[in-house]
Amino acid sequence: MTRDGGPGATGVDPEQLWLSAGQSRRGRRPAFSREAITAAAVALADAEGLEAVTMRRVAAQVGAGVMSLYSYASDKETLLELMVDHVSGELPASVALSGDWRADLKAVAHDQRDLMLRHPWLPAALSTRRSLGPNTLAFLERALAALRPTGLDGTAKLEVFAQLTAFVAGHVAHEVLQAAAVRSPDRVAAEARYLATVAADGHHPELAEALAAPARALTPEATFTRFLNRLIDGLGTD
Amino acid sequence: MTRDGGPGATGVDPEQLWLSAGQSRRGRRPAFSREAITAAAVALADAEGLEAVTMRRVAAQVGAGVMSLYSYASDKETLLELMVDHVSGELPASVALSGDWRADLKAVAHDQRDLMLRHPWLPAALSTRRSLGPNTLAFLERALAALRPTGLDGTAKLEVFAQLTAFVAGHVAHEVLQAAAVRSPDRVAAEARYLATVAADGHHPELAEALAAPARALTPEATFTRFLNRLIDGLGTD
DNA sequence: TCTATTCTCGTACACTGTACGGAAATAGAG
DNA sequence: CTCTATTTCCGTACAGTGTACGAGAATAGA
Repeated sequence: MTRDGGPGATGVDPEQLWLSAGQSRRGRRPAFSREAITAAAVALADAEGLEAVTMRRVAAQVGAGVMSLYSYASDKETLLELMVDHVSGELPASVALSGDWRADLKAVAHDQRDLMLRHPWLPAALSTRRSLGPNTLAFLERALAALRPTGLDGTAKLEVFAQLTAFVAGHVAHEVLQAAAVRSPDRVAAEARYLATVAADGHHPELAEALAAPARALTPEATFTRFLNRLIDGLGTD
Repeated sequence: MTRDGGPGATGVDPEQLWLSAGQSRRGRRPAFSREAITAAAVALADAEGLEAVTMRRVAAQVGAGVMSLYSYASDKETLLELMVDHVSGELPASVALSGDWRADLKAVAHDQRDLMLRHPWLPAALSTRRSLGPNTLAFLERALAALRPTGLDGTAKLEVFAQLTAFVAGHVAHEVLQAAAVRSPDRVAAEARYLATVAADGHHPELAEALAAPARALTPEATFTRFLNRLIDGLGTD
């Protein structure tokens, strides 16, 4: 059951998740690892989408019984949080900062976008959850460092980071949706027919004109960069 | 099973959904209506989140047998799409435009945000789906009209609208998450303790400083407006 | 060797979306 | 009117979900 930001969504206790005691010498030796299980779940999500990540399929992937997973993640929600932090480990946590905070912040955003394109389920996962795991925090640390020259106070810096992440996630979610749609030409054709019908009804003149106008094919990358630049260049001008 | 933007996500055929033939005189007379069913689903999502929207609960709410719903929406995915367009009907589709396209566009974004705050499940629902229903298209029509003075070509206008929507959805998703977290003080305390622990480990100096800095309490509304203004004021400057 | 601890995982249960098919209701044809 | 085609209603059933429970296996220290 996927969480969705509705009332009652509380998340997982970060203390218990990320600060759990280290290895215990007593008892049966673990046959698997949190790392391996998380990686399997991520691979599944990458290949077939978030909905393919079921406890049974993850267990099968890893060669474990289903209930064994619960020794490593007390919850499916916890597993999802682990997945988010796991892929965040791909983000470059330490990169030389240029001192030009706008440029540095743009680099941060591009890194985030690249990550989300590699893991298209990430925007959806983030829209309901926010990780406070070590990898996420390491990346946050870098972003805060990039923002140091702005002289913003702590709250403002955290806010900028949150907004930036939300912006990137929103953009990539749309980009991914677009890309998925394009991969099924029947759908595209059906949608085009439908929109043409709507445009022809006379009640949508602007839409009709917009659809009629020639489409300069702009890469998603270029679109992203333009909007990102607009957002960031505007920062600190008030 | 919620869709999630992973590979294979194709969506629903808009022709079949929105252009289905009108009333058919033959056969048993419908006891319910698409409208009522959709409204019940929306009410459920508003009150308890998207995960509470199950076919059984919607049917119960409406006084129908579960399988009767499938006469009105061939799919749960279809029902979700209906929900999105349903609430989009709350958006003011026709409002006098000022001619100042930046101001008009900001108004559009504020309308979207208000809608999403009223229906906190909407950002998550949109991150995986995009509606082409009549209400959505009516609002799009207004946004395109607002963009007319820019002289942008059709593709660019559509892109701006998509980006703006993504931006708003991203912001509100974060805002809602924050608000939900605040409603459970134990979680907030646990998180604060956890972050303090991390900040004290010496590896997160920027985070430590950011957390130590005093928090100017800024309303979410103000934060949204600031970032929105930055984004929109930057448009058309290149 | 005994015991406490830890991990493994088969079984079971409540819940999900929905395929199937029979019963009920209606409109038009004869 | 009857007959038939069509549509809606919905009980039942089934495969699939997350996970509670608890019995067994493995290990470390006493």
